[in-house]
Amino acid sequence: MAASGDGSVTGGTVPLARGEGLAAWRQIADGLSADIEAGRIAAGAQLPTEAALAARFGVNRHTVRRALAVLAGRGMVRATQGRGTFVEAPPLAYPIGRRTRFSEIVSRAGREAWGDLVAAAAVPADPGTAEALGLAPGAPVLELLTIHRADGTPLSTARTCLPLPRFSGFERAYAARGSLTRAYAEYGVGDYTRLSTRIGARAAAADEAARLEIAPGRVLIVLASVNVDGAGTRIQATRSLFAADRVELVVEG
Amino acid sequence: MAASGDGSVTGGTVPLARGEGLAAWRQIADGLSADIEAGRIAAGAQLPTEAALAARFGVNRHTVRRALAVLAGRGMVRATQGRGTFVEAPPLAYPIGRRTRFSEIVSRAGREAWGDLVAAAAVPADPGTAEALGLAPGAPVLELLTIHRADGTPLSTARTCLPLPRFSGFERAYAARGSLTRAYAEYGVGDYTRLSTRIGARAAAADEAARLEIAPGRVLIVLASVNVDGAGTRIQATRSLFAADRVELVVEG
DNA sequence: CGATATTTGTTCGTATGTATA
DNA sequence: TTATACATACGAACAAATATC
Repeated sequence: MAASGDGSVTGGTVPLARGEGLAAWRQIADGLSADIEAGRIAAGAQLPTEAALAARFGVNRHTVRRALAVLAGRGMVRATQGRGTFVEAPPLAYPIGRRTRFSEIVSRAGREAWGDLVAAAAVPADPGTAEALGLAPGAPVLELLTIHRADGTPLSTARTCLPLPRFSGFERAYAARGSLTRAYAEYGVGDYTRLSTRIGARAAAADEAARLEIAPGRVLIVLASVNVDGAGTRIQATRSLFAADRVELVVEG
Repeated sequence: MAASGDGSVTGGTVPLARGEGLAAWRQIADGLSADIEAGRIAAGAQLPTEAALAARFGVNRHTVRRALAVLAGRGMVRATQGRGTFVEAPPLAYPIGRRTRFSEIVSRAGREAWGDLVAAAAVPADPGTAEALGLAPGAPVLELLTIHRADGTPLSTARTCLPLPRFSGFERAYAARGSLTRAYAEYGVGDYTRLSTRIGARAAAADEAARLEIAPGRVLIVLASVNVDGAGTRIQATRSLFAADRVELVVEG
């Protein structure tokens, strides 16, 4: 049982206008969309099941599914097989400036931050990374592949390169601490600041989408940045991919 | 079959690996992609015809088309019926900071900047705009719809709101000058700076895609900003849509 | 742990209205 | 007018993932 606990969810009241040139799926999508944006359905809440919505609106389940697909396409809801359909949180405002700290930003928003280490390897620096870090092309760097979550939901995935041998073993520190800031502390880097930031956007490839738990083809914000330590030495080149549905960047003056 | 690999365009030499789990179209796409990114095929250059590429790789033209579709999907090439397939220009680096001037940025990149006025109207401010400009909701503002081009190619389209009556008639100044900076000069605004900037990304709707001359669904960078005049008064709220294929934002420190 | 119910995902098929050639 | 294509909507069944007991 359970399900549909929030009984009247869609405002209930408004019947569908059939045969007036407005498709049923569109009316349902607009109605749910308005309910979500007005906060009548809270972020994180579960929508009634497709069957329940179909019954409520007096349409076939297909019609409801079409409406939900529209909302999912806008990133407003997320459906999981076997679980249900849930309202996504509004985009998190993510300040980018000299001192950008994922964990600080997320916890200040009242959500729990954690970074997962997906893979780590010592590799020769590709030309772009080498230039960003001021190294000779092919110099050894530690490449980390990470996923950054707020309350368990992936906000971004990043590929970070650190110069070797200075940061050898860093991946273990990161895996244990779940935060760059805390891992840096183990390496004597008490402070680090952003040197440069480039921002682009594109559609997600299959593997990227999988890491971010979004549908392939949904849009990503691509953020390439270089960080320096307190002494001004370049210590980190990162390319972060943000799920554009879940994050909004804010440029600090 | 096979023996396909003498092609010169793709760095030559590498023949297709058939039957090894890597689809032919993917190998062709990857090869062309690498050639373009490495500059072995220059921006603006015309690719060989689909038929020529098919012959070179020893595959059917359909296979080449599939590979080219991938590149077009990434915005790396643009195919025009009857003309051919051309390599797109790399994204223009667009600095965003306190003093961001479209015309300066574009002309410094050696390209000709111009802004077209699409529409203008005096309207009551919607809540978001009113808050951004520090006005009462519903206060009169001048809404401008513009398209900004570099060498004729649209880079962005913007919806700009200016408070009335201070800027009444501004649309004529803008249409004549083709630049915000120059139009402001007529209104005694010698200097203006950016107060805040928010950055998101999403897919383009049909009308937006048409204004930017891109395919619907291609990705946009959405930039919402507020500008102030020399005295610190908020004078402009703008929502710019950049074609993500053509622009890369650079955050100035 | 296994068995069962719930819920979304997928694929058939069918019928109808609407816009276009 | 007819013919065609397309979007819309409904129905039934099954598959796959998840939750619960």
